[in-house]
Amino acid sequence: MKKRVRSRKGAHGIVDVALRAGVSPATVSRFYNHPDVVSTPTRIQIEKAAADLGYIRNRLAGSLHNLFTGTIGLIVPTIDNAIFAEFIEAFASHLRQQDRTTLIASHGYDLSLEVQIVRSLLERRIDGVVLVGFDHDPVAMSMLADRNVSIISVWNYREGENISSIGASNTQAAKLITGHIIDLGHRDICFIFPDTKFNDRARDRKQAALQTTEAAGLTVPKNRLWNCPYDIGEAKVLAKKILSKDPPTAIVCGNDIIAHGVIYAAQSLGFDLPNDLSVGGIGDFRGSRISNLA
Amino acid sequence: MKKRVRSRKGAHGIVDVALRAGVSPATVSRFYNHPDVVSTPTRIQIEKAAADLGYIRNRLAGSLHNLFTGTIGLIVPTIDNAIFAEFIEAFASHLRQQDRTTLIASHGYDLSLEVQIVRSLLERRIDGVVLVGFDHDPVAMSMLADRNVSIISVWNYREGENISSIGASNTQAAKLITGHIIDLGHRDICFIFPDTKFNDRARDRKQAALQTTEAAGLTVPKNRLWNCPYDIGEAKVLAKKILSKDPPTAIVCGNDIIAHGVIYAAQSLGFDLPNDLSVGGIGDFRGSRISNLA
DNA sequence: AATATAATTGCAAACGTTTTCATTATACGC
DNA sequence: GCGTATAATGAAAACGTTTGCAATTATATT
Repeated sequence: MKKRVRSRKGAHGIVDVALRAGVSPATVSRFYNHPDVVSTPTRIQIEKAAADLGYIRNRLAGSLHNLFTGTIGLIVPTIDNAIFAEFIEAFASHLRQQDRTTLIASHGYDLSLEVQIVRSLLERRIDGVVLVGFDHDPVAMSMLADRNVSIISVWNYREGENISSIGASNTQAAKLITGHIIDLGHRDICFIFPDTKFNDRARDRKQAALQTTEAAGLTVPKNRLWNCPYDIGEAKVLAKKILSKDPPTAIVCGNDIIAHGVIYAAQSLGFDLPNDLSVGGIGDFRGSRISNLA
Repeated sequence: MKKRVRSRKGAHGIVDVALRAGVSPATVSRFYNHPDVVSTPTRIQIEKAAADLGYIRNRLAGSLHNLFTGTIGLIVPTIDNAIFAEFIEAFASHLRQQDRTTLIASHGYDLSLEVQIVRSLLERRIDGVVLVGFDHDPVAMSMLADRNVSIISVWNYREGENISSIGASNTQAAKLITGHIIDLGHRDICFIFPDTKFNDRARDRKQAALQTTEAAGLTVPKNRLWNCPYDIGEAKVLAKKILSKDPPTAIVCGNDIIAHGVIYAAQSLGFDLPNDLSVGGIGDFRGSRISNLA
């Protein structure tokens, strides 16, 4: 015996506007969706009527009819991460300028949540979805494919992937930084990378870094390869441990956040950067620029 | 003469599920919305039918009927900001666990966009909206009020505000840190705050900091009060300028990002923190912990 | 001036659900 | 067993739009 929780009082619909403008609802609808086909006088009538009534159209109702919601889903591992936040901000604000909205969801690197997230987005009938990287739950992917939802992957590039993507090659990036470090003459290089499970970007980077090193005739002993979460603080702690006894001459980090932590650690231990130690990262997010030591 | 862009092939509706389960659509609807009223045998039938068909319900259609979308709008100044990102992540992920979704929008501290944003959210018939602080476009606010949309303000607290809010008193925070600095014996204190236009949090902080200082019998000369954007890099540049000639003994910053920049500047100029200089900030976001100098 | 063509508009049938009301089947108290 | 309360279901009318089709009006062409 529940009552309507939110009253509809004062909420005018398209027919109210039509009535007030002296036209049919169809024409009002066209005014919004195909403004070019309605004549100038009627356009003015409708504009005025809508303004008078404070009409706000109901996209839900429209979407029901034409399967277009103007909403794009964005699934990221986490929002709380400098580099993703930068991206999300740019993405959402561009979309808003196109009169679209962004439905953001994060799974905290737990791919098992992807199915649940995708379902939730699909229930809201998103027009398309943007995913980070290539590692995804196959069930979630086929749910999207089955429903003809456009998919774009960002943040990585690989030849021959069968999903549309926009991104740089993480393999290439790792190859470049590692090659550069080696070219500088370093022979005792330490590698710190995040967990690569469910994270093709990190995996590509790590793999390429190690391959490049080996291709240069160097080997990477156990104590020169570490795992570290995406967190400046934890990276700092780990780096202090590494640097305080038997420090390498260079450290290649899987991302700039880890590199940041390493730099903090080195500084607090009194290292003179970059003379005592070379630190390389991958990412180039806005905060990286700041960390120069000048 | 446009054709449907997205085909509906293979997209089963509630009636398909009903047909397959041998019940009426009404019962299937109840299965989802009031599971307790449908009998166990039917429940099982429906579960199976829905799974077989890969049915994903259309919340848009439902919302059309019962004015409840399960979507909450979140309007923030910017996503790309450590402290907001932390909040958004937590907020969105909690909401997801409640089977709700978050529609995020940002205006980059340009309140004139609020009307546009609110309209866009309202067109999607959000159930409620979360805003940051108390400074808002009055038109946008009344649009929300007119439509009975629940509003919550976060990030600030003031006695007697007529909008529901969850947050700490920025006034009190600034009073505390400033008082603490003064209690430490500092008499030459510099203040660096962000622009306070459209930003009641910053304004409350700045005002309270200055008031507290004056209440202690100190005056704040022109060259001890600076404005600085929310950006580590810019704060660093500014702080270097301040510290390189005639440095104060303490700097109170409007937020931890600025404080971060100040610390970098001090370090790069060879200051021994906290002996040569006390630096205070407000915010306590996750990154702040890291910046301790140990 | 008459016809052909183009530009506007209205009608009414969807779109996929939810919910009220009514109906039927089931359990309970005596 | 009988009346009554309870539980489970179905039929059908919304919810607020959009759009194909048809009708009307204005414009162009000869």
